[in-house]
Amino acid sequence: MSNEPSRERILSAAGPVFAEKGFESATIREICAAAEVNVAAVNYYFGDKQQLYLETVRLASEARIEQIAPPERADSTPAEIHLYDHVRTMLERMLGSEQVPWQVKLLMREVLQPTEACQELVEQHFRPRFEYLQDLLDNWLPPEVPSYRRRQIALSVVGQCVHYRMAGEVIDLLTPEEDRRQYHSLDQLAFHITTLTLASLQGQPIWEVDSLLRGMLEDLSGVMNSR
Amino acid sequence: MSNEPSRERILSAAGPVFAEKGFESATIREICAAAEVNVAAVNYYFGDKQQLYLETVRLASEARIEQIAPPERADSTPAEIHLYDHVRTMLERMLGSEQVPWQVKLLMREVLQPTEACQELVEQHFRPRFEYLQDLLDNWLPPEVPSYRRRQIALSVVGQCVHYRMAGEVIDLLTPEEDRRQYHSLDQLAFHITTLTLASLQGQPIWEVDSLLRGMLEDLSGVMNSR
DNA sequence: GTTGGCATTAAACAAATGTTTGATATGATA
DNA sequence: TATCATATCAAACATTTGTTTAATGCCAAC
Repeated sequence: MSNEPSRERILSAAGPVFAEKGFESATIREICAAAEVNVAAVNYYFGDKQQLYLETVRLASEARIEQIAPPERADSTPAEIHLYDHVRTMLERMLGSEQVPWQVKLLMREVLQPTEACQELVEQHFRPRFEYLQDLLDNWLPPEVPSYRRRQIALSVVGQCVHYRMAGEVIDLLTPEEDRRQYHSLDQLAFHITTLTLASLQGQPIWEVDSLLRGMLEDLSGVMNSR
Repeated sequence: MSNEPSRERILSAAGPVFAEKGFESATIREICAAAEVNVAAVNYYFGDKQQLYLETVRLASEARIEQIAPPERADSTPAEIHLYDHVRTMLERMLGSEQVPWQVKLLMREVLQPTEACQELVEQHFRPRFEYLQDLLDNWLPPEVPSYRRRQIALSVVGQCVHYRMAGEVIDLLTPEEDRRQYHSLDQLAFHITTLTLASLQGQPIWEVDSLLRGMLEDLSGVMNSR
């Protein structure tokens, strides 16, 4: 760590601090202390605090996407599984790992209260994945369904996922400890959101879609276990 | 306004400032300038900055709930309409009015990054409404559906609603200007979320639930217009 | 060995912050 | 009128903030 060049050390240290406290409340002195560099180093390498922040946000999204990739699938894999994969990957990027990674906290801040860094974020990362999700949904939507409706359904899927991150602490307060441990694993949450979506598209009540999707997942032997 | 007593003037001024900048970045001097009182007034009436913040959050939730109440309905009103009402009220509280009211911004901050004020918020406001929503869903859920599932479905409904507030600015970037004006009214969003939920519960594809719910809403003559 | 450019440092700077102080004004009560 | 608690005020206080400065260390090139 401490043999990295100063510039990189600053970036590594800035991420968690900005994520935890936000742009305003994070202090250059705290960042520099964590990076074990002089307070003047930030201005020397990045010009000012804001430039450092922009650079940090850019790195955050790329890092998180590289950390967690969707599983590879054979071409014959049913669309239901692809939807499940997409939902699960989204959830894993936001909820994965024991404590919330700083990258996610930083991105959530940008979503809630965008700064200059947000537009780049949307075009480079959010929009491509959002359009992929809409294409996925076409597997169940008849062609006469208008495109705005297609987008709304995709937003519903994303919204359900994001909710567990954005409102995570409130959800925890609303959910009994016991249920949280048992039913809030990544797989379980992805399963619920996928079945609810499929049910609304296929015309089967959600509790009947359960066995259908569960069967498909079990056919992909070891997929559920290997996680 | 300016003939209100100082304490109230401070509270009125503090709300928007805390909402816009957050606890840390909001300054006592800015609040006092807006309230047209001396900087020492905050410490005189509230002790310190944090006490003022707590008091502000308490008032915010109550104010917003009083501002927007769900419509009164006859006992004979079908459950579908009650679900629609609930979803629409939730959306209106979060999205209603031209620009986002400061109360909502403040509450969203608490949800995302809870402070001391959050627990009170959950118990007094979120939990009761969340349990009402779960009871509503029982109208379509067979008794053998376990309670954790019932809660997950309720979370899905809430998540879809909250998404339009939390990620509002990103959604705007992802939605063509034209579609936003045409399809992102409160009624349209509530309609979409309600139909998607009903579809997943009733075993009809979402685009077929459309006419069913639309018919019910039109039967309540003038309900759609009077908004 | 000397030069010259880059990296790092401690110290200082000006501005802004939450809070405190002590004086002054106000208005009811006796 | 005199008294007293409350309310308001300008000023000052001690910290903390982002940023700048000027000196020093380093190390390869000549």
